[in-house]
Amino acid sequence: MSNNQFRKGELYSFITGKASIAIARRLQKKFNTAGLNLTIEQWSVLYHLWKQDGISQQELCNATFRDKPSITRLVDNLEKLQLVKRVSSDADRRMNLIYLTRQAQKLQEQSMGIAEETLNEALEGVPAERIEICKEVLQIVYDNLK
Amino acid sequence: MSNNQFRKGELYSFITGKASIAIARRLQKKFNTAGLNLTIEQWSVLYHLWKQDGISQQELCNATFRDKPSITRLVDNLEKLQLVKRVSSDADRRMNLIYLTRQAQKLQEQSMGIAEETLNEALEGVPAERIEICKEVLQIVYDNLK
DNA sequence: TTTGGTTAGTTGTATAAACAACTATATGTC
DNA sequence: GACATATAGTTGTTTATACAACTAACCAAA
Repeated sequence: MSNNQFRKGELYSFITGKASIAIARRLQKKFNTAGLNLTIEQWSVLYHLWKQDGISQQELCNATFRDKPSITRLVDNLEKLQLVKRVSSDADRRMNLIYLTRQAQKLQEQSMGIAEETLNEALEGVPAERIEICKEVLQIVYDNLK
Repeated sequence: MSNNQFRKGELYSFITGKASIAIARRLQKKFNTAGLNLTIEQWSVLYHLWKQDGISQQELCNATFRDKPSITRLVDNLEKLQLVKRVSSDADRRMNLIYLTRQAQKLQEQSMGIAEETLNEALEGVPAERIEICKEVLQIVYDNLK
């Protein structure tokens, strides 16, 4: 069954992820305004470390859907900002375990608050059950393609 | 009304646009496999020129949600690939009008077919009315933030 | 213990995005 | 017409992504 649900302009929006780009831009602006010297991509790495500290770069790749070079460089930059530290694993010396610094721990609450605020602005006026359906559809899309 | 519809992991997916990244990657792979030497970003510019040829770089900015430097460089690269030509406007000599070459015109049918195919794969198993709701929610998100 | 394959991470290169600063042209007002 | 201001596009810089090629460490089988 081919489902040609998309008129041309809508096809374009879906492929380009217009909505998520708008969310990311708004979040970045809020970070800047708040004086958080952090890119969204860097934040997304910290996000997973706040959930579980001391995971490997490979685990960060899986969690953030990025390839290894991308994580290498994001960790490079986070290290320069003194927000994380690479510690090579005793158990497997190929692995780097990535640990948050004190400074990064302090950023969690504020930045997560800003992220929630941004999502609330994005979804203002959308009934909960429609948000739920949207989330489910996007999850299926991801599962279909992964 | 604050709508905290998001458990943490879902917040992350929404912000990062996991689904649209997956769509873009799949589309890029299909382009590569088909021997189309084209990035998704370049395709997105051609997309608007296929709808209307000879528009200005500024109009391309508005259509693609990119800033002026981004379009300058995308047009640079498309010109190197001999897919578009800059023609400075007679009416307003500040403006470049961007025209498709023969070669670019030939790419329309094939690449649009691949894009539709990709979306059909992405949305496989999702009922039409749920797709409709999802599109509407994403449009509201965009309108809320723009 | 050696060999061969796998996994973790890095480096090189090309493309792209965001922001700031810039040039050139146009336009509206006096 | 001259000046201030706005608009179209370019260039420089930093950050990020994707892919390929690479090194180092691990592991399993002979």
